[in-house]
Amino acid sequence: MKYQHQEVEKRWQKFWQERGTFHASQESKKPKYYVLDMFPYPSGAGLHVGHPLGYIASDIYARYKRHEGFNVLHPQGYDSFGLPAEQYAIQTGQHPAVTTKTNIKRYREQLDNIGFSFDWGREVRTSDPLYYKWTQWIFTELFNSWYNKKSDKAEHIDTLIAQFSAEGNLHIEAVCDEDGASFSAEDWNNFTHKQQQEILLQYRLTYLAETEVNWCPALGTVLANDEIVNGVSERGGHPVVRKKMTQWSMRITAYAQRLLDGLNDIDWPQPLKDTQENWIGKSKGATVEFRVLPPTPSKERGASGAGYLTGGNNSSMLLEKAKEMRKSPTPAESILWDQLKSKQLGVKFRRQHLIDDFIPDFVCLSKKLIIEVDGPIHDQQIEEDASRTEILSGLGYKVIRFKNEEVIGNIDGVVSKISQELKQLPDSEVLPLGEDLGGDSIAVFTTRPDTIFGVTFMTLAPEHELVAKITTLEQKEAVEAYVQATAKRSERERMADVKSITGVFTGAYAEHPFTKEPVPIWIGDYVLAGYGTGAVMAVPCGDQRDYDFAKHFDIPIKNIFKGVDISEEAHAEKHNTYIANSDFLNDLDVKEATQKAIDALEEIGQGYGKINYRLRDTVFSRQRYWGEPFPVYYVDGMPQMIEQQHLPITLPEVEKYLPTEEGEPPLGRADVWAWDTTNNKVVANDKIDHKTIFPLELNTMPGWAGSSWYFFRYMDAHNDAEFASAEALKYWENVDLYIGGSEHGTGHLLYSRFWTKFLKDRGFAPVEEPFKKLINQGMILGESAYTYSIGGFSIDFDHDISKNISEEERQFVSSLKKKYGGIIKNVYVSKELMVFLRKPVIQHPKTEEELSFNERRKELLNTLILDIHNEYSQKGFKNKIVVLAPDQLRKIYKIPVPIDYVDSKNRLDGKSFERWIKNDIRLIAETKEFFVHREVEKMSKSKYNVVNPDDICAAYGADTLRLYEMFLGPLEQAKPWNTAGISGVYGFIKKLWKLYHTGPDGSFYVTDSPPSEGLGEELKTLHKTIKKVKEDIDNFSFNTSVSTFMICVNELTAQKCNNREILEPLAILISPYAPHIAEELWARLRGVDLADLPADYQGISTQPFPVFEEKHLIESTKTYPISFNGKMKFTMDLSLDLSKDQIEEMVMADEKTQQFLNGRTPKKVIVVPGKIVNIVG
RNA sequence: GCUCGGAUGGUGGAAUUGGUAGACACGUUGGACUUAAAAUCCAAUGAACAUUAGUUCGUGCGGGUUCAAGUCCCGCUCCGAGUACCA
Repeated sequence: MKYQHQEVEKRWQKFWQERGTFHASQESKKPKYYVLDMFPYPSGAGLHVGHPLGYIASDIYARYKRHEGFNVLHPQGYDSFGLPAEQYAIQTGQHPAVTTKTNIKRYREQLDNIGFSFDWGREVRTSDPLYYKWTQWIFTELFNSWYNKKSDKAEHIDTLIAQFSAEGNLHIEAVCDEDGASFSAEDWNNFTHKQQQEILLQYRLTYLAETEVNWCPALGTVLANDEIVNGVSERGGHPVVRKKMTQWSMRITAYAQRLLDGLNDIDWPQPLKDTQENWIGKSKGATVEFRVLPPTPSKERGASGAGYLTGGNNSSMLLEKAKEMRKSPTPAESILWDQLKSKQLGVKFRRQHLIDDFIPDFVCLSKKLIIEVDGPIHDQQIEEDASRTEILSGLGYKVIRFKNEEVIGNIDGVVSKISQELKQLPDSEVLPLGEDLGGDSIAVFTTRPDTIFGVTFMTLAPEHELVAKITTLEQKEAVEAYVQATAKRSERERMADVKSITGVFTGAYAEHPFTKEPVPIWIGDYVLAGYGTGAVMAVPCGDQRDYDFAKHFDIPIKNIFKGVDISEEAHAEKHNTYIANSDFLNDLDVKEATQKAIDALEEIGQGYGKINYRLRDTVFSRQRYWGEPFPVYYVDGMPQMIEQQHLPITLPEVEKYLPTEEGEPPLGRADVWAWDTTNNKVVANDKIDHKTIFPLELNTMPGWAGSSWYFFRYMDAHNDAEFASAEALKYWENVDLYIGGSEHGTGHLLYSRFWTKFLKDRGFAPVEEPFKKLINQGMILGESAYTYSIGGFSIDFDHDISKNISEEERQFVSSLKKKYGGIIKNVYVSKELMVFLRKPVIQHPKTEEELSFNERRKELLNTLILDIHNEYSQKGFKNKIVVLAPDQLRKIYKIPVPIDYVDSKNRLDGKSFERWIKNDIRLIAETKEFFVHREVEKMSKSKYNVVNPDDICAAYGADTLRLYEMFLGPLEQAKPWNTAGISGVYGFIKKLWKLYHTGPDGSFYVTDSPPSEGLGEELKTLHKTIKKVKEDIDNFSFNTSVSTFMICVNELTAQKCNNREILEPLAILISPYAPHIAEELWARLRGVDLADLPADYQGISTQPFPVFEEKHLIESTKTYPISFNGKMKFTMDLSLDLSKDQIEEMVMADEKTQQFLNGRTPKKVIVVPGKIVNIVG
């Protein structure tokens, strides 16, 4: 009886599902084990064989663990919010939920075909409101939390508010936005509610902030850093630009250190840990503050003659004076300052602020307005005042003057005059000059504070906020041009062009914190605005980029390393390096110098040790329809959370899934999308009154929101009161084994860890890490086939003779044109021809070889058009026709060919291909066979290289598919799918079946007689298989256990084994890999009625795993390899009881040994009992 | 550039602590059965020389340690993955 895999597999798939065979229960007395596959997004393309490798591996492991007596949780579900469904909705108008549902249905069918032991009772979908209710719930909890650095965990925002109202924010250590103006408890309590909310927003773990985001115009949405690959979007490869937008962000940076530390406690592949470590990017160093020096007065403007207090060239004296003046204002100045300060007139005023070499009383930089209050002294110096006004006007400032009496007597009049003036003045777009000269300092982050004496310049990122302030008039134009040029460059261009060195001098100088020497400040785009402080102290002798920059712009390079040559390149090496030329750091090594430099910086208050992370807060808003809506409405511009008992907030209906004309996200099209705070429900937009009914958030959450916590939901998938019950969370803890691709290293796998830590901090989950052990499965790749198109060609007469041809001939050519459609759309050439055509014509052929190459090339090209010519000449016409042949067409296109039309020898089935492509094409090959080019790459619909698992299951069965995918090679390795090799595994399944069907006509046959003890061959085979298979599964070396099964079945077949005692354990051994056939064999072993399975039938999955018994493998002899000088020559069977000396004696006594020695005496004989004998001659 | 991983027959891949390199398959060749094909079974299969024994060379390249190296050490080449002006 032949094995009928279709019948058998169908029977057991149905049985497992109907009986709910794989339900895991919290009440089980067994130890728990949680096996999980990475959340799939079921796309329309369905499942292909490139995909289920990880599922198969985890299913084998889950089944194995059940045999081992564990209570195994092995659930499955879907990340069902996905971009493809939304894109399909945009094209067709079909609701993404409908598309998703269809896709999932198909996906589920495919999964069922492969016979997975998933616990479908726990299935979840992220797009199900009952699921995303809890995603929204977690979001609101994040909003209601802040990160307390003192307790090093997230806490409820109420604990922060309590501290604010008790003692202000002076003693708070929190991870927050760095805008910490200090306030006291009293201040806090006096703040308006809105002000308080604004401050709290800077502390919340999810917050609304205007951030520079990666905007992808083609997708119409923002992207997180990990969704961008090489400067273009991961999906679709569209360009990405930087754009400022108000977005929800996740304060993942609060967890940077814990995310790093946690890596030590989890069993993940090292490369993946490395990826996360790199992404978090911790670096230790120091923040150093450089004070910006005021500019030296410019001579051309003759400043010395006109100022009040120019005092020679000493600007710092001016500064001192300005400070002094601020401290002791005149009464009039005080009165006016009271009216101007704190943006009371809508703009910011500064007092006694340095402009060029002057200290005007009040300045508004954004409007370029100067207000002077003149005391009695001004009556005597009208001329000087006029000259001063003139110079200031030259700088673009409008100067208005008031007398002391005016201010004191009629302050209201003065103020209204100023505000009128302000209204008329345009907003200044010119770079304000010299703002805050006294107070400005530039903070830099450095990992090498020990090299501080090597600083010869500083570089700011072009986007640095101080650039505009410090640039001098002379450099203004150059700097502005540079800033604009860099802003225009896309991220991609900037990345592509890392070699060219660009930058501009700002004209400003900073003061070295120790030497007090001036350090020129440059801007350059090699400094990134997003990392550290966006500014660096440049140490050209120690950093190659600084070195190159200095060389390029002729900036001096100071060597501060002892005995190191820096004439060619910078010395970045830390090892064995000693500092020189550096005052108090001289002769110290890097480590000592670093510490000492930090100490010194702290002492003078210009720096401190600091740890910096590369990790950024992640943007959490997407301008899409198909995602979780935020449970957020806006009151007075401030976000408010909808109370948790009213969740979920479900997606509204829209007529189109595109952004609105105004550029709002698709939810902007919804008519019913406002929050009624009285009735706590979503109501129509036209009811919005901003009193009780408010607008709802229009963005939706990103794809990773739902997938960051789904592993908890499986533990208690149907709980409507909590995301999962405390008991379930406590029982299942975390995922014991997680199998998935490595491409999620900086996305899903990081966010999941972040959310888990957060949930733990707040007491919602008991574990710190979501996935204890993780394995990356490699992908099974497709072998695409390509042909080359060299475009089309057209037919016409040669121009010169076209007038003198007969009507008959003309008609024939036009009939040719008609026949070929005038133009043959595409000519496809075979692989070897392509290789040949790609080579260029040799311009001046000299050798015979080169001549024949050109000839042959020409000939080949001619064959492309020969049949047209033939047809033409057969008619007997003598004229030439011109075929615009591919010779003129330089472009070559690579065209994917469906792999179904290509055979194993890479030959194309031309007829099927032509039929499929539909266009008028022509295939041209050198020989009769048309060869295609093969490439190994990811399976994808567009490359027509998808192999469908359903087809494999239909042809060979699911068991064969499972075994074969495992047999292909190590789990972690990517490998191409090659259907040819499947026959070996298929043959194995058939042999396995035969082993149990040795009765007449291949009927089922086993004997209950015990296996022959004396020989013990069968038991030996069985037990060595048990041992090896168990080891292999424990090491996730599934490929080798498949070969072990093959060896086992081959041996047992040779032994003509049909003992129940052997065949029963064998079925259990194989059942994780090939569950259908194993279950069938098991049922037959038990004599079960297959047509009507008894209600109490205990499937094979309930059976304990066979126990390995050493006694069956004990050998009395060993086949020793006898080697001479390390090379094995022959073998000898010797008893294992022999001692070292006895073995040596017996080996030396052997005839063969003497034959090899050929009379010589060996120098030495190495004997390792049980292993090897080596004779050294 | 940096970090990590890898390189073994015609192919996918085995090889435990350094101890018989190439398990198990695919493919190929030859054979059996068959009218034929499919299916199945048997044999050979790292390379070269010799075809009886056997000899020599063989795990990317060059060195080294060792009685013994695919495995350990040093230097290099190539391939793959991640990351990229991270101060």
